[in-house]
Amino acid sequence: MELEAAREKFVQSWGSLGTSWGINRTMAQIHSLLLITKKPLSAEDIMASLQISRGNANMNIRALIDWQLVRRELQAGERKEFFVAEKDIWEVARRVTAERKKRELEPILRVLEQVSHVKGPKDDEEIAEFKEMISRIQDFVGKLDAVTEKMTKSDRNWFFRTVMKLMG
Amino acid sequence: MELEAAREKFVQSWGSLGTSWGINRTMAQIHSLLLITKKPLSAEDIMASLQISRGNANMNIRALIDWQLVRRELQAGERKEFFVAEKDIWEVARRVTAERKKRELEPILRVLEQVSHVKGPKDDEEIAEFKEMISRIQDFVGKLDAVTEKMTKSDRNWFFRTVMKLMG
DNA sequence: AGAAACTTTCAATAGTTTTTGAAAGTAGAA
DNA sequence: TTCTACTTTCAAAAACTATTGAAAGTTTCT
Repeated sequence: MELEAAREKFVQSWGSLGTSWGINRTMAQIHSLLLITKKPLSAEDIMASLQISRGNANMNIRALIDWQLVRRELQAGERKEFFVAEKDIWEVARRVTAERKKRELEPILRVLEQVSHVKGPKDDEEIAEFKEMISRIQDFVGKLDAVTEKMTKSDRNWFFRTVMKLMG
Repeated sequence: MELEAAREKFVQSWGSLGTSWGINRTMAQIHSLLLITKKPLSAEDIMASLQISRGNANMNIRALIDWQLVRRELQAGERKEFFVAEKDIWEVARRVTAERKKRELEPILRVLEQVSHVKGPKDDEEIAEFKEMISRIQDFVGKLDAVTEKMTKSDRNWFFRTVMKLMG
């Protein structure tokens, strides 16, 4: 495979992977384009390379900056902004995890906490069963939340050591 | 909060959480309804409870069966089918992980493998950089894949011991 | 201040995914 | 075999999400 074809293929595939990760297609494509491009790209470069509109490019670049997966970089003597991706894949994973923890785990934990306080007669079978189920889910999601919290606070060595232990 | 309100709230929230997990809203709602309902429910029961059409119910119940999160259960003397959810939340996590590994990690690994064989002059800087990046991503996704593989093959004790170690 | 070089916004449009419900299919009972 | 009680399918509609591009906004330079 030629370099251009390989880049194209990677960008497209990373784009569809993103879709399953709460990251939209364009956002993931911009990210992957920046991942495999050493030098900073301008909005124009990205628009041309991915054949997307200015508005779309702008919106998704900002989303990537929001997720801390991309940062602005100014070039001496240039007025426009350039963008570079976080290249350390462990950092990328960490930031995606942090963002998803905030957007998904934390809200569901709040709901679980609320519904666990369901009121009613003490001897009601149904209430007891409901509480039991909610409490098991709370326990599980809570553990997941604690692990992701730990991960977002640790360095890459912790991660690799951990993975090695798990696989061993 | 009253039991009915709590159930409703849980079903709605689990529904929106599902959306971020490759599970559509209705599918996640049916799953959560079955999770908090001890007795098997028929398609009619599910339709009435979630106010959805027959087609929608049928389609998503089948998807849940496909993911092995729900199973059919026949009731003596009844001609229609009833459904119950897998109630062990660790099993649920394991099955969702197995399904996502298959749908997301495996395809991207295949693409990474392909694009890593990019051809061109040995001393081309760009090719070397591209290969380096792809290889780092391959390494990372490969580790993730190995961990999820291990998880889907292990029992719940492995999981809880592991989580405890990670959090400790 | 005014012009040029950019970036951001947003209403309209396009594209995708989900949902509906009526019709077709299937299987048990009589 | 025919009736009946169900399940499945699928084309059309609705709902949702992403994209465009022109206009408005901002910043920098002279």
